[in-house]
Amino acid sequence: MSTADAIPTDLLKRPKRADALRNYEKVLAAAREAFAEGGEATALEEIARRAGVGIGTLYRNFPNRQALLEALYLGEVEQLCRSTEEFAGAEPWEALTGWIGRLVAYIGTKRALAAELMNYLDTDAALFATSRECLWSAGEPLLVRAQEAGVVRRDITIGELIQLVVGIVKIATAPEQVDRLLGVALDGLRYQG
Amino acid sequence: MSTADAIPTDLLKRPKRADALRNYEKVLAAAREAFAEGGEATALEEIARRAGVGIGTLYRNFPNRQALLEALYLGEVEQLCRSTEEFAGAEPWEALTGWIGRLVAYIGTKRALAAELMNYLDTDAALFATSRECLWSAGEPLLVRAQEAGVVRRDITIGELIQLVVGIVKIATAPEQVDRLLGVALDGLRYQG
DNA sequence: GAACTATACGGAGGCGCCCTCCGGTTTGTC
DNA sequence: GACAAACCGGAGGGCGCCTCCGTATAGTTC
Repeated sequence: MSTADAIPTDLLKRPKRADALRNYEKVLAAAREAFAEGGEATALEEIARRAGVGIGTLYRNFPNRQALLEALYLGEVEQLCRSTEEFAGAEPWEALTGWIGRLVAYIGTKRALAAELMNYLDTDAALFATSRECLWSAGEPLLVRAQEAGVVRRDITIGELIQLVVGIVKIATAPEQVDRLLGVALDGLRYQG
Repeated sequence: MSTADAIPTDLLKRPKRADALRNYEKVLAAAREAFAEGGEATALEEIARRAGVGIGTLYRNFPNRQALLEALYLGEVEQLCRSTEEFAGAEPWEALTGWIGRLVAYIGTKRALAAELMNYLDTDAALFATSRECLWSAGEPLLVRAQEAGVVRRDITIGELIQLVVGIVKIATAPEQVDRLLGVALDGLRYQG
């Protein structure tokens, strides 16, 4: 607080100790693994055990269950955002739908994690705001390009589009359903001049 | 099991005692109220307290947290299904979208409850199967009528349509967004011959 | 490399919630 | 009114979340 905000962070807090950083990574890896295997209800003490650290160490890095889930979630969202670069060379429609495909795949694998996080939706606006902004600014150029090329209706925003996709994927129970529902929704997306 | 299935249930198990039934209703009402107010993480002991019964009574009626959530959920889904009758007289497209409007409203109020139940999705196929079937058989006539009237594309099933709607509503953060996203999706739904 | 300090470690333990169990109470029946 | 079946309430065991603090280690300085 106060004046601290103006000081460059690398002068403010010196880097973490080497062992601390190692443990941080170990916990994150163990959590990713454990949540994938045993569902997101896995006890944090189990995760600490897997990571080979004490429960105290886990809590020092992630002050509560939610913080741990957030760290996993946000890390993977950022990776997804960076993937737009891969579609820079494609046609506007293919670039947009290609990236949406990535989004779909990501959500599919993280359905459990995301469901758990939804429980915190109200108390955790910051995380969702961050990841939303990350996704929006990543996806917007793709959408705008498709709209300027005249292949996508202009009265939809990237935010709405992403929510549409997320909603469809999250609720579907089978992969084929995702494809079909998405097909319907994307038909509605096409430019209808 | 065995031969019991063939015997009318009212001969099989005599009705609950009057006090037991009263308590059942009291718990259900208290749960509905408590979940609406304090989120679905409310302690079951708090609900028992609100209902004015012992925790043991709560657990006799609902062997675990999930069962209580299910009872709430299923009861309201059934009510939603019965509401199709109201649209019997409307035009095919209006009847379909009108009922979808009901569905939207229902999901909106129950978002927290549904999110909690999603956590049990894998272990609780039966409930979802039941409520899905209930919704499907309620909504299908509306969809078929619209399709036969030529106003809705024929390559979509009621199950897909409902999942589309549920997905959109569950993920949206503001009521206006629901309307817009739903508008896009319903455009994709219209007959495009 | 020894001494020193900030930083980090681990796990015992407090707390609250989930659920079970059973002695006591109430309801419905004869 | 008496009896059995059904039901009640809440004490208590178990477990997971999180805190706290005595101990250990990394990094620094000489």
